Amino acid sequence: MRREIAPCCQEQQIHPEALEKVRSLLPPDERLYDLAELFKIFGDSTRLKILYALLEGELCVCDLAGLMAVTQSAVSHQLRVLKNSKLIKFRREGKTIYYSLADSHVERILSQGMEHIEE
Amino acid sequence: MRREIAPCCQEQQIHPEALEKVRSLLPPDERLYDLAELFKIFGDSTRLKILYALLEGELCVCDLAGLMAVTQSAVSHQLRVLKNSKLIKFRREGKTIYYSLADSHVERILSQGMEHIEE
DNA sequence: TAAACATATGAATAAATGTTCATATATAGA
DNA sequence: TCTATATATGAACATTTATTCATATGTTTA
Repeated sequence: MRREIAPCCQEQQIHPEALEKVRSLLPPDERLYDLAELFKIFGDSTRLKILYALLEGELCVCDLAGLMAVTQSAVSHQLRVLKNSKLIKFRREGKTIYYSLADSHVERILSQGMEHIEE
Repeated sequence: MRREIAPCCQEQQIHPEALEKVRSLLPPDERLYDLAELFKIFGDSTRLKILYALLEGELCVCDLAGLMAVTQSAVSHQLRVLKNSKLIKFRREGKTIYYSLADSHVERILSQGMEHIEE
């Protein structure tokens, strides 16, 4: 039989005092958005593989393409994403372009993630 | 004018020795996939906001819905995602369900990400 | 300058994902 | 048992996103 449908949380907020405190400590929306954008970058196994590969040192696009099961084009597209987020940098040497990690944050973020998984 | 198109990396791999080393140190594909899944969770500002809110302590679904600009349904869906990834846990108290962070990894992953953004 | 190679990029496509709406389920109280 | 409230869930939809294909750009060497 049908039952009445109620909108949620009619009694105002259930814990207004907790909510007030949380609200005041929360990072601004814009910052949360940027942070989400950053983690989104790490949320793809192709990009993760590239980052892990670069932990050992610089590699060129062909090396990376040879390492992964995707086309050179796909690698190149993903390198651009990583470059735009300042997670990797590059240098040119003739026809070849060498990519490497931008800083040590990448390694630390990867490790924290791995730790969580490995339990 | 048209120029000939060449497939990439014809000369075998450019740096075979580097590639060999990288290949041997790379985490297995399955693990990279799992790690990507984890970071994917952090790659959404709604979920990030929930996680940051829970840093201060437990909150019920209505509290969280009140905090965000989305429906109770959306919050509930996201809570399930977070629950499935073992990032949050919950306890029931009558009609109300209180959610809280599962462990301290969440906080550390968030901090590492923030550090990168804040430069 | 023409050919060859390394890398980048635009368009198209398929798959994944977040939100809402409608409604189901669980619990408490009358 | 009936009603009200808190939370969960399935379906539909719109948006994002990763990949491939075709081709463009940049660099070296003949």
